[in-house]
Amino acid sequence: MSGEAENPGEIRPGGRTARTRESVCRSTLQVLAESGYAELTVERVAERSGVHKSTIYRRWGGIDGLVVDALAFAVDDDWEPDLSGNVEANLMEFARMALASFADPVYGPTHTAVVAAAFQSDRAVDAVHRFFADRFGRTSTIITRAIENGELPKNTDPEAVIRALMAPIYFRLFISRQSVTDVDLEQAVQAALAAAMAGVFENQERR
Amino acid sequence: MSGEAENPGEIRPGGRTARTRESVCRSTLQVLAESGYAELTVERVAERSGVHKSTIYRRWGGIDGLVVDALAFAVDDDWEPDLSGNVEANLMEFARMALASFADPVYGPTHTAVVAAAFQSDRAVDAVHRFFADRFGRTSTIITRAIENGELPKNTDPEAVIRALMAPIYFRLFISRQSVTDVDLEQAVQAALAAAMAGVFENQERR
DNA sequence: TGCGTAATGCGACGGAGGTTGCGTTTGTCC
DNA sequence: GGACAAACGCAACCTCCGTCGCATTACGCA
Repeated sequence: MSGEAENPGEIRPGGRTARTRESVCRSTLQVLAESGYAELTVERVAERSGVHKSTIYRRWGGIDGLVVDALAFAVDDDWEPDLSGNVEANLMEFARMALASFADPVYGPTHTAVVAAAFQSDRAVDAVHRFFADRFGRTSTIITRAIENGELPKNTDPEAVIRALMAPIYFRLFISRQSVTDVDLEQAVQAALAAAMAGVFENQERR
Repeated sequence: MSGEAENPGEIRPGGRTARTRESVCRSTLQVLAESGYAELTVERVAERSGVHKSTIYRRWGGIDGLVVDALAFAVDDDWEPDLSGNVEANLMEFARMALASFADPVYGPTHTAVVAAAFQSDRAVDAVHRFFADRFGRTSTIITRAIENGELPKNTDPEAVIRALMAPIYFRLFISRQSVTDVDLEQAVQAALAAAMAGVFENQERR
């Protein structure tokens, strides 16, 4: 039940293996887009992809593995934040982008599925960790740039600001289950900036 | 599959019905405390409670119904926030209390289960709505008191402040899956207060 | 081109989840 | 206390999830 092929003597990343992975991942994304995580089942992916059920269980170990790999398959690797404005504008742009990504018919359900799967699967938790480490890493340039420009205090922890910005959005989306309006985004940006400028996120010994 | 007894002509809240509900809810809480939401299954609750499987399916409709009712069964109805200090102290006290509740061996897993169930069940979503409406309602007195004392701007939206305080905590617990330290709590309190004092949460037309 | 083996296909199986019909118990009301 | 109906117990049943052993395919390499 822990899964992921037992790292056999040899690995064959060759043609067929790559084809089945692509087919399975595409089908997973399709099912997620159409019906959501609750309806996602291995057999359904097997049917649609033309890959046999047992193959999926062997290579991916279960639904959680499918979701994790589908996210890795769908993620955009070369994304960078827009730095053309001041901090506020750049953060607002990023917040809008993040919210829009959840509305995307493919990426939205997929990201949601990973968050949901993390409640039951350690592998999904790892995937979530990697995801946010990546997100925080990329977006931190918005903050470091702002520090250079004197818009924010020196020693401001970039990750803390981004987290303060994203937390209310994720909270409404996945916890309290309220709708997220543009006003909410503005409020989140203003709140994060106000706290940052007040020095709340200055590095003391935060890791 | 939608569940909840079809509202028959008559309802009997009498002795036996109440007993079975108590037994089932207690068993649900026990299983959640011991094994968590991932291991929670109707049959296991049926075994432990001595109530038959079919009865549970009929009255509760499924696992989501069990979780929702168990939360309602376990919730402390007469809780009120501590108002003995200034805003900062009161908020910090509340934040500590909230975090501690997640560490509680019974209440923690139960609340987590409801949040998890909300990813798949509309009934769980309703329960989450009710829960936060209640939480926001009770804790808003901390903010209104602070406004009266001149610690926060007039027209500050209490719910917005509480949400700004709670969001980072929930985010770390359930989304990014990072540990929550006392330093994080302080940072959350400071950030929410800084934003509130800067007027970010002043009522314009926020519902 | 041919060999060895990883990767996949295939079907069958055990088991758990969930539903249904029917008989029995137990509130509730007269 | 007796009758009616709701709530429950019981057992059978069906579907679906996940696993396993074995046959087949097609990479990788000589």
